[in-house]
Amino acid sequence: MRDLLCASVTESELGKTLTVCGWVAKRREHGEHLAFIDIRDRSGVVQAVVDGSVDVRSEYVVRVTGTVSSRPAGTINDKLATGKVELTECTVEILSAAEPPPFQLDDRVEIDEQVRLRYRYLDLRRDKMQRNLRLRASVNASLRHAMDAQGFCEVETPLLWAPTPEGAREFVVPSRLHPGEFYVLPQSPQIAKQLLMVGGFDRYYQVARCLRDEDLRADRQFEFTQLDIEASFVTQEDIMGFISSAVLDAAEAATGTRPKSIESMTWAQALDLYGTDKPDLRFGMVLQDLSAAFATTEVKAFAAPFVKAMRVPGGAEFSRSKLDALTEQAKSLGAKGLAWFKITADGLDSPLERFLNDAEKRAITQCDGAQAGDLILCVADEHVQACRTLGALRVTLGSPPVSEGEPKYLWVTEFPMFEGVDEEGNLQAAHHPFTMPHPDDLELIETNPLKVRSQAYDLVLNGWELGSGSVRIHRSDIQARIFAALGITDEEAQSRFGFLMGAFKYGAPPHAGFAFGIDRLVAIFAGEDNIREVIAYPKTQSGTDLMTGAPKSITERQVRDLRLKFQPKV
RNA sequence: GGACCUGUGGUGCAGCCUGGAGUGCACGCCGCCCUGUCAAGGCGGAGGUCGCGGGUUCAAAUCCCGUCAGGUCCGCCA
Repeated sequence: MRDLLCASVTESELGKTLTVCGWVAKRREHGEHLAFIDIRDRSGVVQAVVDGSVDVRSEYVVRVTGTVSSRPAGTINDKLATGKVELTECTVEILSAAEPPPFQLDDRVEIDEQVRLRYRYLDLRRDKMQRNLRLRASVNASLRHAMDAQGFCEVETPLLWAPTPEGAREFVVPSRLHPGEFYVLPQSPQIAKQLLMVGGFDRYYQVARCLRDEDLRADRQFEFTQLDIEASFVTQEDIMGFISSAVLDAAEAATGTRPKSIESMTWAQALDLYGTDKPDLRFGMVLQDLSAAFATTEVKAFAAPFVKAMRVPGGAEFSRSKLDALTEQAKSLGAKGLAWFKITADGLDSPLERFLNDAEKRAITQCDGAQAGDLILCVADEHVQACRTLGALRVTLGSPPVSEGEPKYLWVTEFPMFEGVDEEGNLQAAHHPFTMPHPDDLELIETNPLKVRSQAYDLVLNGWELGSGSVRIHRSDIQARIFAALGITDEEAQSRFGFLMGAFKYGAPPHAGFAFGIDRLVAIFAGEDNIREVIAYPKTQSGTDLMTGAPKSITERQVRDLRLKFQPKV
């Protein structure tokens, strides 16, 4: 139907009579005897010259045959890849007429996302969406290639799976053949891939769709895609190596440059220095520890086990209302308050200044090499609370757009095994209950569980958590101790994970794995701070699809077949 | 469950604070003119439930309350 893509109509084709197909991007008529039509396809735009008028409008689908000719002197368009040539003596066949689109497909104005999502099929015609989705395809291809090259076998796992209530809320699918019983859509193929290890597929991977019925965010959709891997007879370092290789390959394919390295730090270091388990290393504002200087303080606001501080360069200019807003944010994060000190040429400017002794003033003034014009923020509290509060303020005050600057990849290792307790007073697994504790901390499981480190690790890019993984427990004695620590009884473990526990009786190899979000990775490569920009048909924040209208009610017949009954809305 | 921001011809905005006739800008659309444009140009024109409902007022796009939709965030996301 066509000879080549629009963008391929270049000087190398001069003199040939060729056919292109595409959409009318723009029409410029000069009376009865001359008209220019820009034809657009996925590759770009080429100009067709028509002698005489032609009845095409924007977004008509046309098939144009013409002779590739040099443009006359003075009419070359440097802004166009095909700007030195044009198609002349054209015949234009209208393949499909089109109504004027509800919004312009050029990028002259930013279109409200609500409108874009309603007419996503038109939005996808835009150059940016074409680039983003093609970028995503090339990232997928290079990830698959990297895993294949490392000896991994791609295996598909079921979307209809058994409920294993734990962690994220699951999407539920009613069974027609077994009324009253349900499948769930997998939050991840976690158990399926561990069973593949028992099954002898010692290096598995999958570009896996995962589904979680949790509230949406800029970096979270109901359904998202992970590169999911699992391998047997490997260490944590092996897994990190496999993933690093795949991610760096993808980065090179996507951006043209291979990142030099992936840094690494422990979870404890990340918390202490950045106040988060997903630090953005593209900027400083590293947290300082002033606990020693305030150990014997008489100032009530600083009477706490830890005093953490952060220097905000140039922050002395902040208005009182901005400082009040930061204080509000700190309180909403659970801190008792926020102390601020403006560093001026004359000393400290702060409501607390007159309560501090000289040593304390010195500690503030010299904090992180402070200079006149800077602001020092302090939070005094328990260690985790103080760090997390300042870490959040650090992001608020310092973080650049997610794709700006040189990307900073980071491995965060040695996550704690447990974090906090649930309503019933049981410990909560920080990663999941199959995570292997750090070998040095096994004795602490029963005595001091919150101090137990795990062999779990996260990959972070520019302050976004890309993914996480762990070495799994393959020994039933250790698994039993972890279930006990989590308050999971034998019966519960049996009913929830019985098939996994059963499988492990028949020779489970030591294994470990990882999974990371491809949507997030591609978004950062694409320079987008929202993953919806790299997903063809995303949902809104309230989980609706503005194009299809989903979710919608189903027919009476379907309700009957499934034998469903609805509770009235309260 | 909660906080904040947004909603005005097809699209993007201004108008709202400080109430006074649907007022304005840009793009698009329709018609006419135009033989080298490419953000084409010139002339003319059509197009509005100011998201929706209620309240205050002589008078509401504007102030107040509620509600719906979209967004950002907190909670949530083993």
